[in-house]
Amino acid sequence: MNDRSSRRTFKQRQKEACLAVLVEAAETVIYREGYHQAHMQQIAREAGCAAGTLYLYFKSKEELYQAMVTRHTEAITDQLRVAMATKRDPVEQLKAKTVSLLDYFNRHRAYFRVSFTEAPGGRADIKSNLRDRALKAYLEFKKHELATIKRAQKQGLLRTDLPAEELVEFVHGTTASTLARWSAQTSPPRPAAQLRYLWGFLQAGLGIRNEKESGTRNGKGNGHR
Amino acid sequence: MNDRSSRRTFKQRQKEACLAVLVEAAETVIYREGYHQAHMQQIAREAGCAAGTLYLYFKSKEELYQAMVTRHTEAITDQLRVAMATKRDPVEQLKAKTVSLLDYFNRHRAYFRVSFTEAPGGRADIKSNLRDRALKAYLEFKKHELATIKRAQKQGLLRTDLPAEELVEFVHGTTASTLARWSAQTSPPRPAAQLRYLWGFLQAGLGIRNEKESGTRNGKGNGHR
Amino acid sequence: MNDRSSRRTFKQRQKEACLAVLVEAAETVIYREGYHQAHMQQIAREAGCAAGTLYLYFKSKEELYQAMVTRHTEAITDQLRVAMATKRDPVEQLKAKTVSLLDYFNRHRAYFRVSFTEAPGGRADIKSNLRDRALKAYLEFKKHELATIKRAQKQGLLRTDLPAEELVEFVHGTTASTLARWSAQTSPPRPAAQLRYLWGFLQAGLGIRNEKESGTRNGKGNGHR
Amino acid sequence: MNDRSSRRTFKQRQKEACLAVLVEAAETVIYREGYHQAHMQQIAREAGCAAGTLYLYFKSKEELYQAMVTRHTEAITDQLRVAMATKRDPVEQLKAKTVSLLDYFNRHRAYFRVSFTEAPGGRADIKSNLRDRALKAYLEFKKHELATIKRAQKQGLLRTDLPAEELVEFVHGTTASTLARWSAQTSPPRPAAQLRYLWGFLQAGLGIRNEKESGTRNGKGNGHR
DNA sequence: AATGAATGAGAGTTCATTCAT
DNA sequence: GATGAATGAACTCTCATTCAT
Repeated sequence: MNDRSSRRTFKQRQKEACLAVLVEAAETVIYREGYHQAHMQQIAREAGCAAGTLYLYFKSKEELYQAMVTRHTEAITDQLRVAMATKRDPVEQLKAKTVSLLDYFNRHRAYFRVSFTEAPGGRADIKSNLRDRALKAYLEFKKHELATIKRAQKQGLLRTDLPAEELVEFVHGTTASTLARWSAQTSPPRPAAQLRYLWGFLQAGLGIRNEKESGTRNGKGNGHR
Repeated sequence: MNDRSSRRTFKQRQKEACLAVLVEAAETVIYREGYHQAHMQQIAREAGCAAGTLYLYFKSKEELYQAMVTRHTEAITDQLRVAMATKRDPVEQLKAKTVSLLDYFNRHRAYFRVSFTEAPGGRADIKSNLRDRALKAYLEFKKHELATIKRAQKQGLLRTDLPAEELVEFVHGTTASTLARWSAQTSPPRPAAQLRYLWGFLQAGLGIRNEKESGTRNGKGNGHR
Repeated sequence: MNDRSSRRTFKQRQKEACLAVLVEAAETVIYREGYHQAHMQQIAREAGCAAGTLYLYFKSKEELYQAMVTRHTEAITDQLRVAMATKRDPVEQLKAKTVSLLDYFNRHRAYFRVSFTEAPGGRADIKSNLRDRALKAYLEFKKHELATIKRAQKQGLLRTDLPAEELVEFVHGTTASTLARWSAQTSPPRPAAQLRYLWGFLQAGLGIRNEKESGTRNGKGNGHR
Repeated sequence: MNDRSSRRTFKQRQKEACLAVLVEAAETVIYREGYHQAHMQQIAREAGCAAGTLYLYFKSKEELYQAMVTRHTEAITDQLRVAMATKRDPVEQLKAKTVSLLDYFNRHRAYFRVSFTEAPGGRADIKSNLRDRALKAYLEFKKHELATIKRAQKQGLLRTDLPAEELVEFVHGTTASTLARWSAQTSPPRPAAQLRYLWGFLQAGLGIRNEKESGTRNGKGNGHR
């Protein structure tokens, strides 16, 4: 039994490694060509295998695309959760999340651009493009963020004239649209400017009061004058 | 001569009517199926004509799509310009523009959804999807809006810590992303809620000072606590 | 009756004029574009009428093409017959025919090129491309030429080791191939050289003896040295 | 290594066999229907494969056609060169070439008919229809033939009143036109008659002096000096 | 008679998917 | 398990022909 289970584990790992290679190849090609212009032959060539091999691991092109989305969604939510865990103050958690997301964004612009513009089904919002595990991961993270926002509202750190649910939507919508814009530009703002920009608007939209303690605040009084 | 010119006008109108019918048919089908799944045959059937007829009016599928984009872009900018002209105060102009845009949006959700997600070239931002007349109309309107924002800044009605150019980008980005989100939802907010929502965030992001009547102002004694 | 018949004659002439215009337009376009790339719309535009009008005069594109072939075939055979009638000696008749044909060729290269390379049915030899009146005109002329050759043979002016029928075929084949070649060249030989060249080979192939009497002979003794 | 190279050879051969099958199928259908009426579907059916398969081997219909032309051009020039190499006397070489060409012609009438009448580009002369390898093979062979003719002229076996270049053109033009004519006839002359006929005229045109056995000379001495 | 917008069958070509090896 | 040649349905676009005006 020990023998069997360790062998299975090895095979599992092997399979996972294969999946990762194929998904990365797909991402590379789709980033370069766009979803519809990315052909299975090209993806296979990029991955160093035959076209038929792709179908041993994925039922269809669409499923290969979903695997790519799932992989990123899980990676993102994992990373953001970790980032939020480094802070106690809910507003700082939200900011840390934003920092971390921008970090991910800058390392994976390929993905953002494609997911915002070339989704095979053709949906514009985040949620509609997610399936199964990706959707689950996304919704769980959103719940987590909602709780954080509610906590912040209770502590009087955020505007309360809108329900927390709507604020979460605002954060995601604004963030998504901003990243979509940047992902499509040939030269988006540099990371430092990105944070100032995005967090500035989130701050404003969420009605975040003066962060007296913040070291990244860019002026006394508040952001807008 | 009178005779000739009136006859030409009739023909022109007839042709324009045809174009409108075909573009509307294209919009209907593309909305239902997405750009890549919308076939010329289906569009023709929807329009009540043969597939070949489409090619009497448009050189290619892409051009048919661009005609649809141009038509809407010009209609939108015309309508927004009119709406802005009804007010004198720059902030009120911006608000009137938002109201008018939401009005257009609710009457043409098809277009927004498609243009945000299915553009044949696959670009995420507004500008990259526009060609020729559409691009010209869009840029001219943006210039107009930029002037309005600069005027508002001079009058101390908006934040001045960011250049007007960036504020315009913010307004367009936030608006686009919000509309993109709503256009993809099966049941987006009702018009009344839409305005409160979108204008609320624009107001916050632009750092608009107390409007006399506003209950959502973020200054002291303000909406969020 | 006088009244009626004169009116009919006028109408007939009108119709013939129309046919001529349309055939000429077809020739122009087909020469420029080739048969398959010449579209009925273009031909109509060239003729200054609508596409539908072509079908009032010709049942199909193929028939329009045949009309063009017929027109030229009749014009050529008429002209050649006249040219031959100016001489009494059979060899001189054959030479006069060649001169006249080259004259026609140089005034209508369009037609030769097309008829040799773009015939809709795709036949290489002269006869296969002719229908009805054109075929009749061609065969009649050939019969006339055959008689001339036979006469020349009887007078001992031509080789007699091959039957006259084969010599006619040789003359037509060599002439056709030569004109086909020249019609396809951007710069074929000048008329003077053409005659020397083509007649030179016909002379040789037909086994024409020294033309002591010929006034067009270009050297004493004979053509080749 | 032995293993590898033999396997590659096998694959190469397999591919070449496929190409040959497809080209032959194309030839069959094009011969039957003509180039423009020969559809890729029919060619595929003739070859016993799917339409898409053709595109694994040829980029387009035009390229498939060119492959057919190249294949024949190379086969012809190879065969003719071999035939010429069997003789030492230049005139006999030219005659052997003609014999060999007629042999090829009778085994591949399909090709001649099509190439003379249905070339996609629509040119009448040989050269204009050749691309790349085919053109190269043709030009090289022509150079070879030119040398042969020059040699014959030096030995006083051919007329010298025309430059060798023009004589080559005459040979090719006359041969091409003759084969074009025969290829289009339902019952062309039998091989024996073909040679007598074609060589007879070439002989005359080239001013070939009495061959000892020749019965086709038409006069004592001869026509040209 | 003349028009020319409309037709629609059918062309060449593509590419996700399959399956014999 | 891996292959990649083969598939064939489905695409966009063309153009000779028709027919209501």
